[in-house]
Amino acid sequence: MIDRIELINPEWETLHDRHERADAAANRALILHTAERLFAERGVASVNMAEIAEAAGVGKGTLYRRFANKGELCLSLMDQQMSEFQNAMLAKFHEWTVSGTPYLEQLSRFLEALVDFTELHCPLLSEVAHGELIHTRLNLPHFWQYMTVSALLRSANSSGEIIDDIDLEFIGETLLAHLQVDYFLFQRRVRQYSTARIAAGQRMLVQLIAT
Amino acid sequence: MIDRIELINPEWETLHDRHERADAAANRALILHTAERLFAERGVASVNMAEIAEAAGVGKGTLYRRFANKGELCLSLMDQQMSEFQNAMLAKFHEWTVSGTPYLEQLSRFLEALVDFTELHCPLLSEVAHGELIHTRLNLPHFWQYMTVSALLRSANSSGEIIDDIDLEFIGETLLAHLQVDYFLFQRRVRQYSTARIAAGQRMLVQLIAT
DNA sequence: TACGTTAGCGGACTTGAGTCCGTTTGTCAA
DNA sequence: TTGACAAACGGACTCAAGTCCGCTAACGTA
Repeated sequence: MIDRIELINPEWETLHDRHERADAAANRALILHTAERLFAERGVASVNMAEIAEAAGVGKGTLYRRFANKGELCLSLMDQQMSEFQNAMLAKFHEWTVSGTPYLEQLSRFLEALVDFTELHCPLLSEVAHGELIHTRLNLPHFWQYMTVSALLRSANSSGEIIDDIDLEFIGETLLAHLQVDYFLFQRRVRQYSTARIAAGQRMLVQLIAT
Repeated sequence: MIDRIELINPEWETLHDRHERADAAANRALILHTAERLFAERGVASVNMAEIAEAAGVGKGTLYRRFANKGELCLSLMDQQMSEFQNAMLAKFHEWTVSGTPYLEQLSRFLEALVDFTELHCPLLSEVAHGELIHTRLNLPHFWQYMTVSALLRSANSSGEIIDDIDLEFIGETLLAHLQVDYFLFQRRVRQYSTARIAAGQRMLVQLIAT
């Protein structure tokens, strides 16, 4: 069930890449490298689209043809690391399932890894979230996170690990709510929660629905 | 304990109002009424600050002197209704406590009311959230919501209504996470949850920590 | 009532996002 | 190889947010 998640990213990828002209592909790579460099030098937030275009030596129109907004650009920059994370998690799920680790425990570990992932990619994720306008179209990072959480919850439920009368979908959203970048940053910066505390909180929530 | 929440708003209010010149006060009222009318006519999102200034017959500088951004203006527009809501809830808390309603039950009811409040004021709350940049400075609506939830949780805990080893602060944030406008809109519009389902979900979460 | 102080006023200006459209160029078929 | 045409390019342009600063007028004091 969980192995199907792997398909999500590639499908989305080909949607954009089908039949891209050579110069276009070259520009895409050029823009990505340039953006990565500028972001590393001066931080994601303080680099604007015009600068990226100029530094890459392309027009703004070209930049926007490749990436509809800064969020999409940032998403592309995270793409590889996101795939690696996904694959690493899938491998672990397999391993854990084989060794009989309960699904809820797998869920807790997944969420723990996700907290670190979110912490690491905060600036990029923030741009993604603001660019995609979360409630307008669906947000890719959140989508695969939800698919995973949802699958684990359903597996756990089928295995009798979860108490009765639980709205699993709602609980899935609850668990991920803490990882929405803006809310995550609020917890980290304003509330001053450590990542460990957030991860522990998630684990506590998961324990609450365990039989 | 809970009755102190009432103080939050007035304090914040006087911070701005101390010694406001008569023409300034008149402009403030004029701007608020104009904005309210334009918002009602064409929706909050599609009215911009320049239009509000023009319609009110004041310069942009004046508008921005009164309200640092659209969010602050929207917050002012909600101010009265927010106070009324707060006062109504405080009255109910008193009544419920007198009649022996458990604090956790009060919490569930509060959250249920909050779901409706959020639904009703979505457009304004959305502007407030985007204007205040949630993780930069603290967000007023969220602040008093958290104070209330937090107070109820602590009261419930003191009364032995809550199981041991719970991170109450974290749970408080969890409960409110679903009410962050952007996430709320995501649940409503993308996930298509009804307000009833969200309220039921909150109630379920609260039940999970009950003894 | 006259005056000086200082908050308030207004609109031109800056900044950044994102669009438009005339020009250029890669690609594929003949 | 050539040529037509769709795709890609680039930068000027639009639109909205938010700032700046010289001018105006309210208010408190004498």
